[in-house]
Amino acid sequence: MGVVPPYHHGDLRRAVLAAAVDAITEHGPANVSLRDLARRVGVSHAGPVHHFKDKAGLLTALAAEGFALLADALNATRAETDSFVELGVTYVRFAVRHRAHFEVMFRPDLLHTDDPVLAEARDRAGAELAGGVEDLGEEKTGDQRTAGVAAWSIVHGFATLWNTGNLGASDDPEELGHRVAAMLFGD
Amino acid sequence: MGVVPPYHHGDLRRAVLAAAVDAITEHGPANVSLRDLARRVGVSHAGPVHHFKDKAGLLTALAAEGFALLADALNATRAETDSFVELGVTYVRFAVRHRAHFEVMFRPDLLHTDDPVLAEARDRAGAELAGGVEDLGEEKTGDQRTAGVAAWSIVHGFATLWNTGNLGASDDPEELGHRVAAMLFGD
DNA sequence: GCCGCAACTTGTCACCGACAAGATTGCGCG
DNA sequence: CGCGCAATCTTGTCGGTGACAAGTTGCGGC
Repeated sequence: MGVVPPYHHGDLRRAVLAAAVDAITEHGPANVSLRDLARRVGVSHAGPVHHFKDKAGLLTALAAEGFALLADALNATRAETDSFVELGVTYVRFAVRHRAHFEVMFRPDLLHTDDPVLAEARDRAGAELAGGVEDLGEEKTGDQRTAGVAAWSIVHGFATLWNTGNLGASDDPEELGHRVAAMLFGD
Repeated sequence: MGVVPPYHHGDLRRAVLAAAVDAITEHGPANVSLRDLARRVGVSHAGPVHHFKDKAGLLTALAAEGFALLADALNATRAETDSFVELGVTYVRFAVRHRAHFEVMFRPDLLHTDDPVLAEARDRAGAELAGGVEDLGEEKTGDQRTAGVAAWSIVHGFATLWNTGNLGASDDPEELGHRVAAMLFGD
């Protein structure tokens, strides 16, 4: 009885990623150490290295996981509405709820930016976003590429500013995010 | 002849800040070490500490310098035009040209966020931005606060995405930034 | 001209990332 | 059933780093 720790820890990779999420949420991505994660998970200091090769490797895996989650979330809301504003709210919601992932996804100096798994997930999220703009229709957007960049910019900027504490903590981010996104194309 | 290094290095503080800009531009803010900066400047490993107390202290000083530069730039363009789009382009231009400063200004995990010098510079930049939105007039913006957040979001998001390499390197950032900013309120 | 004090140096400690080499165990294959 | 192999994890170590403590140097004010 009682779960005997499945030897070799069983699922170290997952455990370390989860610990990294906690650590980043607490102290920010700059102040995470592999050794601390190993301690949190109850494993020797070199344990995590075997799964991620590198500190950057760990963060790259986290970032890829983040882009995959984001792509799924965007895809899901596109399935239930064609409102661009809702898509923007989904982006903001992701950034706020998965703050640790989000903070690592746009830090090339912390990642192996050419990792193929990362690239695949990133492209998938990008495609969902681009598809959402396409659905808006050209009469509302003018040039599609510019509109896509503008859309991404406004939701990304809002999410970043919110997460860095630059918008005050008083409001509900999703509600304010909704109003902000609505200013771009109307709703 | 030749300038004999003014003893005690003369102006270590400035020199270290300049070296930090170079180092961050080269390797990103995550991979900067005080000891490397000391070496670049030709000073013992503990030299910089005396001026900044901390690694975070150094980056805080850099961030404050960045906000001051940004506030000045915004102020200058507000003096010569009342176009909101131009103000946005100034924001983008600052982020691209002073990339090292910009990358550090929105990373609370690297800074002493309560530093009074930092706070003062940040507030000054914020006020310039808010003033620019105010100049737009209420009939164009609707709610001023929402409009201000939207304006900040779109230019900040664009600058961030550009600097992180997410928009492709093909275009001219100021030109594309202009078109993006123009989508918010028209020009 | 000397003295106090700020600017810098030297030395040290704990921690970290990376690497190498060894131990443990589950699993495939016979 | 059991043997050996490979993946997983551990132990040990190295150079580099941030923080701190204690000295040294020389500028500026009296």
